[in-house]
Amino acid sequence: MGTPAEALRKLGYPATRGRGEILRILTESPIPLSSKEILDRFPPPRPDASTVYRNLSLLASLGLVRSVALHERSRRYEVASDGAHRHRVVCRECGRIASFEPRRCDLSRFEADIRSTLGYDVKDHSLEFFGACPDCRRTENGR
Amino acid sequence: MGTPAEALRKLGYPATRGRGEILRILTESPIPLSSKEILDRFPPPRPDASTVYRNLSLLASLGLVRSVALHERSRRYEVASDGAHRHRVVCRECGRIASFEPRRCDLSRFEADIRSTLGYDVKDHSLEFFGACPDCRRTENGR
DNA sequence: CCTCGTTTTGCAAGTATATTGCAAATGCAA
DNA sequence: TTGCATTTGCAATATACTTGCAAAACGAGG
Repeated sequence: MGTPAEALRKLGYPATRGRGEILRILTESPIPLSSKEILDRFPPPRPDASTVYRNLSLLASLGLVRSVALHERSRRYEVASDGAHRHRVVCRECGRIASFEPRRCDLSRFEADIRSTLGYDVKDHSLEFFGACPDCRRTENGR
Repeated sequence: MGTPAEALRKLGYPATRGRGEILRILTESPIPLSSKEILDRFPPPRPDASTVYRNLSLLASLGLVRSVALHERSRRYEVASDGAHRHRVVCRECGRIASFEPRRCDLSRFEADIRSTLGYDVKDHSLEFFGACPDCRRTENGR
């Protein structure tokens, strides 16, 4: 693999500043970010929000980033680095998100079932957990 | 368990027509519905959209319905019936959604890992698959 | 290094989804 | 049936995202 800029140019798209920054920002974040959060981390001069949206769509369609659906109003994005695959845990109280790489993520049994019963060819999945983060557990249990 | 109306009254909330219809509509649907889809299925007179949103929030906070996060712009909802637990498969091409009840859904290994490494107390999870539905597979493969 | 055609960006306007305040209508216990 | 708390409809507002268009940036070729 190469730098993000190389990856983009190889695919025939100019590596503009905005695209590079989005990839850098997402790479540096341990959790997926919303477009607003991405914008807030942009070093000045900040691009317009529409530019960020357009670039996120492009990068997603090229497979360089991936959108993550948590139970929120806005979408979040993370880098889709080479096979690495992540799951999320979201705190139902405070919304805190943690992201982790599964030790081994074998859902092939599900995928085989789905193919035979529903006929879908599964290419990807998304697994999120919801519960209480350490801080909120402490508060609500009273200990 | 009892009727939805009883469940609501037991929790101290009036069982209004809107609430009853929402629960009925969601119960009858094999896949989770958006607020707009719910509204469209309402027998006249249709309530205002804000009423549907308010009731969905209430029902969700009471645990009678549950929101499902697919990679879309709007939220979807399904009934949270007594332990029954569903997963979804979404077609990346046409958006078609299928829902199924897992034969056995053992993600306790994940949950134990999460508790020990991240400290979250997991109460729930959400697993979605993405791929190509039978129709779109046929079209894109050319056979 | 400069020129030129293509692609992207900023800006403004537009759309979809969701939330909120308030007065009128409804639910339901007595 | 009455009375009071709760909910509903309506209108306004907020938020997330999309789109059209002219100006600016990109980068290939000279």
